[in-house]
Amino acid sequence: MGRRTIRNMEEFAALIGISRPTLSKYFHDPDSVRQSTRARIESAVERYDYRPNFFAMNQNRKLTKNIGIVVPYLADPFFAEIVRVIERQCISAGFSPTVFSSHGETELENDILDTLRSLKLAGALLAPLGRVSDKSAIETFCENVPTVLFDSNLEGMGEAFVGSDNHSFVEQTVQYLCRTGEPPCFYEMRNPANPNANKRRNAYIAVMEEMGLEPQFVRIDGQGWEFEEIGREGGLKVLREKSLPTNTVLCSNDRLAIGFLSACYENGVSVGRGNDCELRVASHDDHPFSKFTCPSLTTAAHDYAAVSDQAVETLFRLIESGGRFDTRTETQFPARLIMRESA
Amino acid sequence: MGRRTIRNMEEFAALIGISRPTLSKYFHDPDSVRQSTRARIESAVERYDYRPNFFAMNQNRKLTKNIGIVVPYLADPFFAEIVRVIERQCISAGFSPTVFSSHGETELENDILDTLRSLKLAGALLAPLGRVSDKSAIETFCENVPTVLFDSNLEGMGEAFVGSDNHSFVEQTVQYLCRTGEPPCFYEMRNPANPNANKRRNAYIAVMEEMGLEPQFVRIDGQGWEFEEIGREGGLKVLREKSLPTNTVLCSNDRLAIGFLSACYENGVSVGRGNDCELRVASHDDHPFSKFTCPSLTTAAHDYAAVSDQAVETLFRLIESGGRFDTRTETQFPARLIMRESA
DNA sequence: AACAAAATTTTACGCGCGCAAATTTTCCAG
DNA sequence: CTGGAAAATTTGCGCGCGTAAAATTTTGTT
Repeated sequence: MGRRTIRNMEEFAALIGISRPTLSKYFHDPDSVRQSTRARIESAVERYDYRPNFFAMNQNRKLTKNIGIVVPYLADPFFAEIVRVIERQCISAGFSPTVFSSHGETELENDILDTLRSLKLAGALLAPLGRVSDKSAIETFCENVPTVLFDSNLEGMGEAFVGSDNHSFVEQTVQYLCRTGEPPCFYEMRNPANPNANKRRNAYIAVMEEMGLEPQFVRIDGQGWEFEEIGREGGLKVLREKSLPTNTVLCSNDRLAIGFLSACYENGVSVGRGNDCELRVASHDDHPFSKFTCPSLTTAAHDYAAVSDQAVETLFRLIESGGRFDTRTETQFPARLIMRESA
Repeated sequence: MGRRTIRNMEEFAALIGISRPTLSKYFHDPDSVRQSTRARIESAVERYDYRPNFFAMNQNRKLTKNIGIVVPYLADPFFAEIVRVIERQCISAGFSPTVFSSHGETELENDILDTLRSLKLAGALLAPLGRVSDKSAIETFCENVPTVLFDSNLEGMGEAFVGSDNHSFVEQTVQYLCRTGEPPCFYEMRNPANPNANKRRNAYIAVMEEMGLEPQFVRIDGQGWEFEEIGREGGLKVLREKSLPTNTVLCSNDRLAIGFLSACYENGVSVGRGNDCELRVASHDDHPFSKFTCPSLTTAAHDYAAVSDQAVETLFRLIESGGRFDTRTETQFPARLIMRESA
């Protein structure tokens, strides 16, 4: 609707009949100007469709309202879902989140961190790749940008860590499975990239030994992030070779379990907790699709809401504290057992 | 490892012993400076870990190398997957892609477009919300930013459209199902947000009538983007009421089908193409998880590679053409039938 | 060794806005 | 009506880099 296009804030201010610094102040915080002035500005913004230049705006600002969100693999529904929630919370709080995915690659993660560093972020929420992360690159990043780690913890990096308590996941599933049937073997990738996988393995060993039982592993081959396919191939193999040591399988994560269940179905192996079933399968994560597997998957759920709330809230506190905490805190939320049909 | 931190390009240039404009030229295109100069610069970049200020860089540039990617719902694995591929291609071509998700909300889509407009994008790849998109907002955006639409077509908007041919999807599934058994009914949401859903419905009607068959619909209620849950609830309802008009169900998309299959499993309804099965189920999209459903899902697949390749390639051509095409082109790739176990 | 072409340097200006200090105007209560 | 605080304005500088034109150096060729 604007008669002509506005070049800059100077012109726009003149058009409204106020000074540029006042306008600048308005864009920085609409409540910092008088109500009548604000109304005039806002009606003019409507009419002329003016927006301040993003780059000029951020160039001289001490601190921007930009937040960087980095996850290892955005095509994983688990991360997609948690990012979805976190993004919304940042927007609600008046920040501008930007999402990046490392696509499972160390080099890309480093590139993203480099890009982010030049963005004068107010803060960053970083879920690192884990084992394949370039530790020194992440350390350098955290020194330059107020960062809260989530999902995967890297010893001492960032101002805080928020995630789930892997021990709690495994403890609940193992105890439940032992209480209701044969003790489970642990189905996992031989070389998992994610540090959470190692923690789950260790938790499994600890819980089993505590109960006086011997840990048993089914380790499958595979690289990359296509966990369903890896879980399926591994499942087809162990079913063909009949090498499962027990009738109860505890998968390290839901994506592996989804693949494993598909292998069971294909081989006509009945899964469930009924007496007529050959196998019980449980897992961890409460993946968005675990409700729709056949049978539906018994799993230990992340407290998605608590993790994302806490991560975001911690970051906001960090930003308000000027980017540094006195002591690094680690928050880990316990899991919640979701009993469905598979075990 | 730098002794001190470099403030700006001036300082950095002095440190290397070259002029600032040469350095600027290098960052714009490393091949535009002499080989020996380039080597000196690059070794210094390593040593001092200097990066030009992102905001100052983009402020006066005529054209940036930034590309905006917008999808309606990033937590949908279909979009997550296609974004993953597109993002990589942009990076390989030397661009800086930034991904945004509209989270299924009109208002958020508009906000994103506003943000993007102030980013001086070289170009944008936009998959609009569809029915709930603010058409005028999208039109304004496309007038200001070189845009290629993908996935959902909006009449006349953007410089080009790249997507899949919905008619081809439905034609192949319907013909296959009719050839091998009872004609399918069409299982869909009553009020789908995505325009592709309407096109699939119309294609179903057309193909059925062409074969002299009467189209039959199963329309289920539900709002939002949780298609699996909607498909499941709808499935439980029709199975309870025994209101399926045929023994063959063609779902509008895979996510509905995933929910429907889960409802079938729960009700003990056997799905598959065997003689002992009660129901056949097929669908469209070749969702990343459709291979792992039980039974695995027979579906019409997007040519993911072709769509993303073509979308990206079209955008690059558009950018090189200065942001405008003489005529708006629409490219639609045919589907490929993937026969699995469900039908 | 001379010379044209390519690369680099010098010089100079501008982008659009942040920000700070001092001044003026506006507002509300007494 | 008046005083004082809050809000708005004026003034002016600076950010870090893009970019253009002209002058200079380097490079490769005959």
